[in-house]
Amino acid sequence: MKIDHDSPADLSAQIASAIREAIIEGRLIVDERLPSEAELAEHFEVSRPTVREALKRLAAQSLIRTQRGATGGAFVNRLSYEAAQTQQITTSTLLLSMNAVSFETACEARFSLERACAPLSAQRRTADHLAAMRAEIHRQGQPGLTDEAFCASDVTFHRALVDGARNPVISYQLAGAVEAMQPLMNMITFTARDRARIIALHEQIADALEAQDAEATAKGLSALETETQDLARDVFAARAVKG
Amino acid sequence: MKIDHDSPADLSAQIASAIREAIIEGRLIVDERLPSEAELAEHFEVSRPTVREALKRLAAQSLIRTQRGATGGAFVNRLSYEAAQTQQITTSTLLLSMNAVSFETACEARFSLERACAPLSAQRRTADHLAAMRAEIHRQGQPGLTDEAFCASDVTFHRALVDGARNPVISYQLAGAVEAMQPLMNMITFTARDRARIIALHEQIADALEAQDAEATAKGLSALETETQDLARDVFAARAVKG
DNA sequence: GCAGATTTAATGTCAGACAATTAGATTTGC
DNA sequence: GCAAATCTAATTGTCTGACATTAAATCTGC
Repeated sequence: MKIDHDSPADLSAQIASAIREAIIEGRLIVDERLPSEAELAEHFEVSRPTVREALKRLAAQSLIRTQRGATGGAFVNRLSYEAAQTQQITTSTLLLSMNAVSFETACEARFSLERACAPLSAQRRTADHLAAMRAEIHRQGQPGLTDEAFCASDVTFHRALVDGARNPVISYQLAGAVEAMQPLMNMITFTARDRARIIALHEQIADALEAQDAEATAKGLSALETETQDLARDVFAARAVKG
Repeated sequence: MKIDHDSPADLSAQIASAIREAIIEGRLIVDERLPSEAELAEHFEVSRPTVREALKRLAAQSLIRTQRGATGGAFVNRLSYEAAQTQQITTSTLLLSMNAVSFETACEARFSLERACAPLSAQRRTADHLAAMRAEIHRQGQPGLTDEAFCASDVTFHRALVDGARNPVISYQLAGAVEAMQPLMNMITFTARDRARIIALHEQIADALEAQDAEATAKGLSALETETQDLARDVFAARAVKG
């Protein structure tokens, strides 16, 4: 593992890449302890602060964790589904907001991918998943619920649907698609009538899952997509008129 | 934007979080220049190395970039689809390898999500997407192709299929699911007969897309999933017997 | 033996310095 | 006057050396 001191690239970036490669290729395994900062500094022939910057880069990606104390040091992290999801949600959210992705495009992506879960979720969902969905439907019907809370409940409902597929890889991949929509949804004001229509479709979807009817689930999701797209179109059109 | 000097958490982690929040909430916008390291150090009442560690954390997530020189500094990055995809592929790959995700689970996730693209891709794919897929099919038929190259070509084929949906959000979300399978596929040895069957299914899928037949595309993908799962089962069973 | 004090090895933080880079201002040559 | 060369200032990149903090291991007294 060597770096190029004459390269124009930052030494800390090079060191981070070298260690990252070692982790990805399995030369460093989970829970293995890296050499101490002083030893790494000596190995790469750089100062300790430079090594530290490299380690912080890796820590930001959850590739390593550090512990202080006598037996401390930097250890290769087991990348958990939870940590990966958190990162993915942050990245997806930023990607959508910074690239001015249209509501239409994001919505299409989200519902397309969610429909992919319908067959699995209809087959495998547990009573717990159904109960979680019913609970969110109930919450969504509460009067006085803010638009933001309504959207948050919507996200929870859909994540329960996705988790119903009981495939952690799918749950991970879809976390970004579902959660990143929330800021976009938050731009919409929901009238009581809008909410009623959405809740009715949520009920339809929950019923279909309870009956383990994959086709009806997919249909419900498609209807919800159409409803959401129409709603957004109206809201944005009204806003454009107002100025 | 303040931090807690008495918190047990690293100061550099706190500073990174504070700036990250500011970016996510839009208080710092794309291409905006952050204060210089010296100014940040003064503001947060920490030393420059500590600020630098925080900035390197953000740089590792592609949230900022730094420039040297008179008008240099740290700038908020526009998170590009490309950078986001690269990160997602790294994370997905590590997630699968470190958590010993079964071939079955990963394969199910990948094909479920890919089937979600079938309707859109059948409708919108361009001649370019078809050409890319045909080219990969041709490559896959070449004698003397290593297993690794065969798998890489497989990934390219499927990414062309996904890109055919012409929805960048979908392409981004699925990049991880498709690419992260490659290391798992690389564990399989493909006989000539295996390859022939896979190529035939690829042709079937390409034909369906050319005919803009969504249902046939989905069917082709399902058949390919079954084929892949069977193949993997055989390989792993044979390996288990051998020891 | 065991509780508490001590040692030790590691990360976390700091201060100050110098090197390298780059844009812009200034000077110089004609 | 204008273009090229030079200087200047601002900023990041890196280094050195030190001290603070943490936590496990070891020693000590009883």
